[in-house]
Amino acid sequence: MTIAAIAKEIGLSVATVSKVLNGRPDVAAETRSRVQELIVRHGYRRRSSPSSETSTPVIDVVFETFDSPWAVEIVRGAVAAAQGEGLTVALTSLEEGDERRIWFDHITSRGTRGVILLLSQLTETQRSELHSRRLPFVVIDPRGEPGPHVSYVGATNWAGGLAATRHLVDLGHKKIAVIGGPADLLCSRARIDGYRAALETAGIFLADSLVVRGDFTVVGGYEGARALIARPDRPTAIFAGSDLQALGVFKAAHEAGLKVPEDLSVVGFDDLPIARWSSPALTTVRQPLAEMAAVAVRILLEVGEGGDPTDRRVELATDLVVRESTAAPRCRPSPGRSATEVVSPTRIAEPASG
Amino acid sequence: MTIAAIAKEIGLSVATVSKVLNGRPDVAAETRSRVQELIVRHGYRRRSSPSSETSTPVIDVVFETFDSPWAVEIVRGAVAAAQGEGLTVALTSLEEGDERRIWFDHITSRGTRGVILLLSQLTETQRSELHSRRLPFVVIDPRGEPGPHVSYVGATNWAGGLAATRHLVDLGHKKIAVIGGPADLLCSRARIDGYRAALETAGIFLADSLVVRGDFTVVGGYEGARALIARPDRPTAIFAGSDLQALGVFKAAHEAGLKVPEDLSVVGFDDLPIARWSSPALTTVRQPLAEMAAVAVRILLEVGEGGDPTDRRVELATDLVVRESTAAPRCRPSPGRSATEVVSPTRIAEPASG
DNA sequence: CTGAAAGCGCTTACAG
DNA sequence: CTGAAAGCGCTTACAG
Repeated sequence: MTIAAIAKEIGLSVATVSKVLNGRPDVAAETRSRVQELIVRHGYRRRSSPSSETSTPVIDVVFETFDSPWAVEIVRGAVAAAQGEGLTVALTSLEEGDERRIWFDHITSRGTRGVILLLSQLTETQRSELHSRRLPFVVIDPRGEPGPHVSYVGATNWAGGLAATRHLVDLGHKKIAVIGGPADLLCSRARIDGYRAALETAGIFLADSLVVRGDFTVVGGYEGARALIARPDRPTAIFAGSDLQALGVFKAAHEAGLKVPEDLSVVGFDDLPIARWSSPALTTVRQPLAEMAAVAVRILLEVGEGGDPTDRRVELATDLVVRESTAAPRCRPSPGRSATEVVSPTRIAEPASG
Repeated sequence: MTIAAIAKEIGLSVATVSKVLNGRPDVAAETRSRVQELIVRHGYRRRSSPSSETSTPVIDVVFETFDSPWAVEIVRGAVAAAQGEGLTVALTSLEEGDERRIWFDHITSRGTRGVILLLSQLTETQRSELHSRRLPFVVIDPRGEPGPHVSYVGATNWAGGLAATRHLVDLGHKKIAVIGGPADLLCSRARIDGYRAALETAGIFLADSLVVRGDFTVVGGYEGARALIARPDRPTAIFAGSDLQALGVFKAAHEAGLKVPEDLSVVGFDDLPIARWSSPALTTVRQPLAEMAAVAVRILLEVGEGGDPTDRRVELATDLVVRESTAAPRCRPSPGRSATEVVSPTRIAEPASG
């Protein structure tokens, strides 16, 4: 696609098309939009020279916030995977107010090879623009139900929630609470459903009041736990929904004078680096964040080389990692089990350093 | 700088220079090297079109490892600052084995506006190449003594080490240990020197055996603390050198059955997000990592616009943030002080969320 | 191994 | 508001 080809197709001069591309004001509004439409449809990109790109190719990672170690782990994985393929990772944060409209132009102007979106909810327009420009993109942990033609990468959140809760059930807990994440997050809902399924399977009554809503941050976990701990029939175990929320639960327990795991068992979700180093070390569900990013990079490359851009959906397996934050409830002893033993579904080897 | 200008200066045709740039084989070795020399000296970059770059400009952040939240905070700050200026941040990790030689070519080929190096130690060659290509660069927390013409951004590490240690002295501690970082890190050495200065000022004997070497990771802090705790005359307070090392100290204390701060006071350095959320919350020295990154971005832009590229050296102020991990030693009570009060040098307001 | 010439993709001052 | 024409920075097939 060259400017000349577009000009010919639309019956205009090369000069006029060039003006539209460069945002000059002296073009009739109608002409401009007709040209723009063609540009988008053909996925036109400025050819800096006859030969194909000499510069290092770039893929973009677009995230809403860098606050959480969750995003950090994904970015780290993406950098590692991309670098292995000779690609550079460019970062775009949606935190800054009005960037929501701008990132798209920036990315497309840079001649990106593909876009990885974290937790994002694409508008219909953005989706079709990405498609029409032939720009490969993948969503990691989509915010809402992804459209039918959107590739995404996630983890087995439901199975993870199930494993976490079953672990608590197996230890003998009956009053097990959960602190969920944002309601619109697919992965958050799946974890809670896993929790529900585990309780139902165990024949434990599912009290709605034991399901608390958080936001996946430490503060969210802290506040959720405070509410739960204040209840007269306070739970003996909390599935915290995320590692950050688990840290908040630790904090609330600490303040209330409750010892973990003696007075309160806590399970996280993610297995961030902190999980191993909190005191006590956190029992959690490991999500292979770096691998998820690597898979996303691979999808981008495959699609870039002509693979089918639609319907690539991957969920990577989660594993329960048992550390020190879970134990049998105090009043009802259950068969002893070493606190650092790794149980189902998978046995995880824990390297000493991190 | 255009191909034509170079050709004229060296007395060759435009075609020949073009061939060198594109790595064609049909050029005499001597001709090639003469041209290459000029290219480097003039910092030639392919102009993709008559008008200056239409695509979103990029700055590069090059780091050794993304493991530590320290690097993450800097990257986050750089993304925020860069985006405010309409720039995109590209990430290059030096973790991957042989990338050390490659990153340089990648970066320069991409037409970067500037490079931010974290903790890096540039070789003399790299330094002069960056200079000769007119590529602005800044080092954040340089590994060794930076050369005389290298811009860098850091924090007042010495003052921070001093404030941390004086805080412990003020609480009544006499046996204060320190866990340092890697010996070749300027910032690490400055922190330990600040510690020494505080003890000397207080007239406390400086036992060399209380100075332990770490590596700024959780494991380093854990091992250092284990060694210190095992001593017959174990210290009543540890200045952990970094927040991550402080978490390791917490862990070691927890395992040894020591309570923080009752049995052992701990001070960190960095004020990473975890510091507020550990149990107990960590007293630490705040380093303004995001601002450091913002300053680095600003330097890059100023130099890019013709500012003097040399001798820009900035050290931003650190602040002691007192939380719950420090208290007077058990045996020797000292004047009471609220554990969450913020003391010298600066009073810090602590927002509730994070 | 070198370079004159043709050509490509693009932009812009300017005439209409 | 449009486009013919000049021009820019670059590459490449080809003659020497």
